[in-house]
Amino acid sequence: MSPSALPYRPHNHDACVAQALTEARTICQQHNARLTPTRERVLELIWQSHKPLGAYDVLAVLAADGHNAAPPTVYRALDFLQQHGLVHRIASLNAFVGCTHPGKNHQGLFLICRCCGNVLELTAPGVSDAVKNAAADEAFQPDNMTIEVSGTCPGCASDTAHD
Amino acid sequence: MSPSALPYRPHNHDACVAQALTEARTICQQHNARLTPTRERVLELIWQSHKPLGAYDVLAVLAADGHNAAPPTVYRALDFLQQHGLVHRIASLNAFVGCTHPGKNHQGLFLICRCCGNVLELTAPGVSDAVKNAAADEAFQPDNMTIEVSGTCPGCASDTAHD
DNA sequence: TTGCTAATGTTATAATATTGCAAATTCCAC
DNA sequence: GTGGAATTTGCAATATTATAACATTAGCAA
Repeated sequence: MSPSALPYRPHNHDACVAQALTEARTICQQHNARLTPTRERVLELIWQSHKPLGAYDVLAVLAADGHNAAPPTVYRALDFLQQHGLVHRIASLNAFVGCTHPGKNHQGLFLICRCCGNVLELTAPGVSDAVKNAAADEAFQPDNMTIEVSGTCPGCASDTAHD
Repeated sequence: MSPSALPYRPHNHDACVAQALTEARTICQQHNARLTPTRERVLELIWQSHKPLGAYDVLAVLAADGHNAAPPTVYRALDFLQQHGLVHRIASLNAFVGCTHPGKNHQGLFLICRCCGNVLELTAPGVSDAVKNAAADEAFQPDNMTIEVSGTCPGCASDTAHD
């Protein structure tokens, strides 16, 4: 079997976060958008792991930071980050993950592990094309697609196999 | 262009509802499950149109019926109906639609019109296969997939074209 | 400075969903 | 039909997720 994809594999996660922040700065500059301290902090928190984080989890950390934030603060930051393609909302979990392909124009497909909670974002052209075809068959003009698959990741599958 | 799919086309919707209820009774019998009056009424309400209905919308109608229901009543009925494949939850809308292919084992794809709100459920083998392949490439074992496409349905597209 | 726009703070509340326990109903073996 | 188990429902409280509305502040250009 090929090596597991990033979230399922031990890795220096600080590097993930650092890279995400660097890319975010670049992208915001290109978009003439302001990556303010709050927005940057929220992005950093979302990137704490490859598990989706709820808006109220973010809020709790901000509170622990000493930042006296209310829900709109978090939702606004998340909206901003989504608009610039830096985070994705996982509709089936009401939670947010860092985008692993920021910048590229894409409609992601998310593989969500029921067991460990990690999410792997894929760019799956075959899937988007199949969806576009299905929509076209119905003369439907797609403009946004939510594709979320829950199941068991390779790591968790091999763990339970040992039991 | 081929005739529009059901939700987008004028039709005798009472027949949709009646058929859905009949099929539901059959399926519940086969499953040895009890389609109680509340459950049946909720299913009927969900089928009032091809637009997804929120749990609290259902609740409001039950209240208007004189049924003194609380949220758990509705959520329990909806859970039951989902378990038996009679309704689907649309994650991106937090709402529910009647299943148009009950009985068949399927993972639907939903085309959600932003304009009229109607939802068309498709069984798109090409899409599920593409998703399965993408998952398999990552050694991920899918067990449930959420595929929701929002956009413009043929009816709404031709309406706005006339403006 | 002044004035404009974008961003944030603040309070309140809306919308969606679940928990836990008690009461009633239904099913089924006897 | 009767008793007991299992399922379903009623009900109160509360948890979780998200937005509205309006005041304030920060950034920046003329």
